[in-house]
Amino acid sequence: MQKGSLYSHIESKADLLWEVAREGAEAFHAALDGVADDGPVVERIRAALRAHLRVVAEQLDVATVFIREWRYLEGERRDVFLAERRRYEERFRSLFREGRERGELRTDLDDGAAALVALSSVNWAYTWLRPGAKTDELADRFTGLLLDGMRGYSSR
Amino acid sequence: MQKGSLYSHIESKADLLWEVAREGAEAFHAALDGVADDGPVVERIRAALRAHLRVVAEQLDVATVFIREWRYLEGERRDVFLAERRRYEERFRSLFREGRERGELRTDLDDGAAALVALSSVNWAYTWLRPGAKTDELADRFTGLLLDGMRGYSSR
DNA sequence: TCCTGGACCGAACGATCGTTAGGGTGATGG
DNA sequence: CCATCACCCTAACGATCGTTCGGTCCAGGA
Repeated sequence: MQKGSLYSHIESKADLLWEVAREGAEAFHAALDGVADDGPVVERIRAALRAHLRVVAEQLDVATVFIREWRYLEGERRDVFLAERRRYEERFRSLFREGRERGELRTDLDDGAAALVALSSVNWAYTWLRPGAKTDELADRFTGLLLDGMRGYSSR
Repeated sequence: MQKGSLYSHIESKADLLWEVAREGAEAFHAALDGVADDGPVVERIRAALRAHLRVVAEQLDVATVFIREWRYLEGERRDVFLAERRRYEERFRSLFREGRERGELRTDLDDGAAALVALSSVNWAYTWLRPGAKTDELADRFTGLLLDGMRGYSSR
């Protein structure tokens, strides 16, 4: 297809970015929806990281916009997108909060930092992940490290 | 300054990118050089994360290239840069390896994953960090979380 | 059968980008 | 006092980008 032909499908480049950004938000939220909302928090965290990395690996185009290119959205669209993005992060955070409140995670856990580090790991993975990588195993390595830490042994 | 005037200082845009990329590598390696090479590994990890985040906050331009824009380097320069970058990551990894070997960290620690998650946190921070943030405190929150994990309590 | 509408092409537009060339300024040192 | 040099400007170039427009091709419905 020639570049001009694209314009029988879209109105403008900005519109296209907006569409893909919404697709991205939808994909990541849908992936999180697939995570059970009961059962051991630890397993739900593992499932959430797996789900996120799976979207990155299987829908690289929309993931690119959701993770990086959204910054070029303008005006109200930017705000709407950012709200959707913050909601996504909040869903992760509430996972950690729930784990703390239930006593399945440390009672002094900083759930904000926890969500930040977890999402940093999977978002940064976007940077270097090669198509065809075993994302579930990678997610599990992240989960293991984040849960039990590097020092000493857990009280599991 | 007008865009044309720039060319009395540089040869080409690619040359400028290459210069800044090297400055970036130098800045991050120099920051790591400031971390003691003996003493408790835990404290050295904390210092390394602090050092990295400090470069991000105080030299945002070179950090941008070191973290993100290096991908537009071409040919041999790209290879040279990538070697320097891998060496940087390796310096982090060897910190964790040493901690494991000395028994200051878990003996079953996956030091590759540990370095990856630690660097993911600070590199992703580049994305959202606002100038004027308290980077040392942020680095310490990362350190605490990574060392002790989210589950149970450390054997500290 | 013809008509319509959608998908794509080809060519062109204005704007921006990386770069070059030529010229002007002002401080410095012989 | 003048030559030099670093530094910056203005103007223009070719290339690329986002977009428009007129036209061609083809499938489906009337």
